[in-house]
Amino acid sequence: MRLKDETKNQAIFDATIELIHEIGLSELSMSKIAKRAKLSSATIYVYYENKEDLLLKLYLDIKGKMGSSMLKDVHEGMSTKQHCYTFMRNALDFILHNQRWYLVLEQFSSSPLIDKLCIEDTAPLFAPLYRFVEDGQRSGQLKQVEASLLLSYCYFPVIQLAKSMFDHTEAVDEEQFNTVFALSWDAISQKTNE
Amino acid sequence: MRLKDETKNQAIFDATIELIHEIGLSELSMSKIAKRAKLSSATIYVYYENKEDLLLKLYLDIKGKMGSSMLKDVHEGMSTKQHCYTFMRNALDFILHNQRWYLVLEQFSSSPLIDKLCIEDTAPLFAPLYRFVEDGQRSGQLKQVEASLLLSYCYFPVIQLAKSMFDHTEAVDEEQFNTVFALSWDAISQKTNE
Amino acid sequence: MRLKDETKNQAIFDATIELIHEIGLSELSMSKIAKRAKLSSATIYVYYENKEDLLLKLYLDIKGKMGSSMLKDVHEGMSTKQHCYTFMRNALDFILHNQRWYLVLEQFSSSPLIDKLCIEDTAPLFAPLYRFVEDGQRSGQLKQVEASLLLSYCYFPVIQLAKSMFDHTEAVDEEQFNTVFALSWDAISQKTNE
Amino acid sequence: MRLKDETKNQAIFDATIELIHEIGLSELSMSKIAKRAKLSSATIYVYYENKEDLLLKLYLDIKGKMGSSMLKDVHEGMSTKQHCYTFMRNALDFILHNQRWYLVLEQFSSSPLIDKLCIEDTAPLFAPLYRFVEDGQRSGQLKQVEASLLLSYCYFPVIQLAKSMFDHTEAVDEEQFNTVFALSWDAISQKTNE
DNA sequence: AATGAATGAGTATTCATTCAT
DNA sequence: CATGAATGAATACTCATTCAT
Repeated sequence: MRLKDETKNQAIFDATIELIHEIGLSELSMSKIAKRAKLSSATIYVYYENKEDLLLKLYLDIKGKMGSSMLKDVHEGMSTKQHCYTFMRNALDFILHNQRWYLVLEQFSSSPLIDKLCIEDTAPLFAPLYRFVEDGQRSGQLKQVEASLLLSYCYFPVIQLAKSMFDHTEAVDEEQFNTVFALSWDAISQKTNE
Repeated sequence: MRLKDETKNQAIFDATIELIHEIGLSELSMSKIAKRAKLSSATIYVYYENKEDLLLKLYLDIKGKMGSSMLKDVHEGMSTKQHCYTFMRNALDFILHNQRWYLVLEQFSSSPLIDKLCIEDTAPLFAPLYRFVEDGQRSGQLKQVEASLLLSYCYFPVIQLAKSMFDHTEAVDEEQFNTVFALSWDAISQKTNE
Repeated sequence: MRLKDETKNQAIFDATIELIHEIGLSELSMSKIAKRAKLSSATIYVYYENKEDLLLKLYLDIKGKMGSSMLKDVHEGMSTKQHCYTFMRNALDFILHNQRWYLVLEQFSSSPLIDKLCIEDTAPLFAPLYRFVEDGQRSGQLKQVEASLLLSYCYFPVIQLAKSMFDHTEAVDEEQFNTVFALSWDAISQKTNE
Repeated sequence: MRLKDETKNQAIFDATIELIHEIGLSELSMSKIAKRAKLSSATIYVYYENKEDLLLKLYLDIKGKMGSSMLKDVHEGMSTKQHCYTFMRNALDFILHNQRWYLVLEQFSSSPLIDKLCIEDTAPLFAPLYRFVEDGQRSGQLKQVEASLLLSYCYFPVIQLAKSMFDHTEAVDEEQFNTVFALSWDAISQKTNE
């Protein structure tokens, strides 16, 4: 019987995310999670095999949510430029609206833990990104450079922008985003008419 | 009375870096450091007040080394483009030749620990980068966009490149770097003659 | 879920008392208590928040037991002299029959620990003693001297007596006690008919 | 060479007494003593074999000082009553003027440590007290009760008085002392003319 | 399913003491 | 003589996990 109590499960996730955000992965403990989630720590073991299992599933869950957020409003007929714009815009929205989730991902990403968890590749989630690059290259709109490199010109500046917005708690600044998009597009697009 | 032994101090640093790299900040412990450095854990406390103190000093040390590496071969008379090229090249060299150090920094950066350590701003180390951006903007060569945003178009792709090189353990690929530099320059430079 | 086990709790108390008696408060440690009580030291933390909490509760428990022992066989209609006799007798009995407890209290009393534990005043326990003094003074049977001073003439000689009995392990010597009572009474009572 | 540096020796004693007073025997450590005395902890081992040795010598030193303080102004020809008065007065003075010393003694006295130190009996120091009791009993002025018991009627009330004076930091209250002496004398003296 | 109790192994840190200069 | 360095053993306490109900 796998349904158990979904609210408890959610409480565990929420507590874990909050705590990773507040005290970091290194200070995280099962008992702290239990206390925050108002459960006995034994209860966590009803839902997860052990701490690793919990962290792994949490990571995959958030990563999955981010992956599907990235695909929002992406339609078949879109131009490469529209595609790129949408992906970057989706990324910004996701990070800004799920600040905690994003920062948790960051902690995972830089930790050897992520290797230890021998994660089934999460790459498929982001396959559409790679497909958009390939299409753009085929049509001559994007430079002939390794996809992950091209994507880094779109992804990291968006993160940089998002982080500066964390601090200033301003509303999403449309103009700033458009600037970033313009720069990224300058970086990755083939200048045809020269 | 015995003198403080610089080789012991170095052994502590080395052991700590190795371990952060292998098991991560979250699994790091004073006793593991001691064992790796072939010392009694009590000895670490001769050199550092406590774990926080050790980590802080390690972080500042590495950050400082990175900061000064970035300034290598930077001369007054350089053009903005040369400046940019040199910084990016220095960053790539530093990361490739000090892989471990860089990855340790990354773990620190994404951890709440870094806030807790209430580090005296390390920004000064990277002030020259900001100055180069300002100069470039004043001379009309760089786009009028927030400096940290412009820099993100230079820094992160280099990291991305370096990481792909970690895996393939190829020699530094001059051509790949030049490609990255070209893209970054497309992103940040003002296209004047259009 | 298992229920908290009162025998374990008792084992912790007993072990602690034995150890304070044998090695003293200053050499007492949680691991020694655990070993003596045949528990894991972690288990102690199921029952007590920390060492201070354990010691505080132990102190209050013993002090409480002593307080109520002092009130044994005290009735409303008793004369001041009978009152005094009973209190002194109760004190002697308590100390002799609970040698260890008493000696533990003594160690606490002389330690700065007792101040640190910021104990809610245990004075109420001994309020009846002070009331008996006031009554005796009102009726002119006791000298008009500060209560705590008068009581010291009853309390400490009893302790002295008890301690001499510890060593000689004789049975309670009725005659010796009567002598002590007589001296105490001589000290505190108003000599009316002179 | 035993002279070494007497000021260092004194610094160790002073630091130890202060610390026992402030944090108690249980929290006392060689390194704390060293830090307080502004010495290296290794230096303490030049003057004392180990911690036990230091504590033992400290205890004997203070006890000796108290012993000789008790004998001040005691002359051969004094009456038993004068003798008693002087002893009690000396005790009060000593405790009030050497509050810290006295409280340190108290911590030692109630600790099993004192037994462990297998102290050469300090009783000789207080032999004069016992001689005065014997003389008084021989002359019929003191009750025929065990000396240590009689003495407890003189000693403890004085302590009680001294402690109440600690708190109120009043000057030595002559009148209060006379009251205490009167009570003690009532307790121990033979009422001859009844 | 849920949980408080229980614990062996671990945590950071301090200890008393000795070493080497 | 004096001392900072060095350390094995101890300190109080927390951990991830399992047990018993």
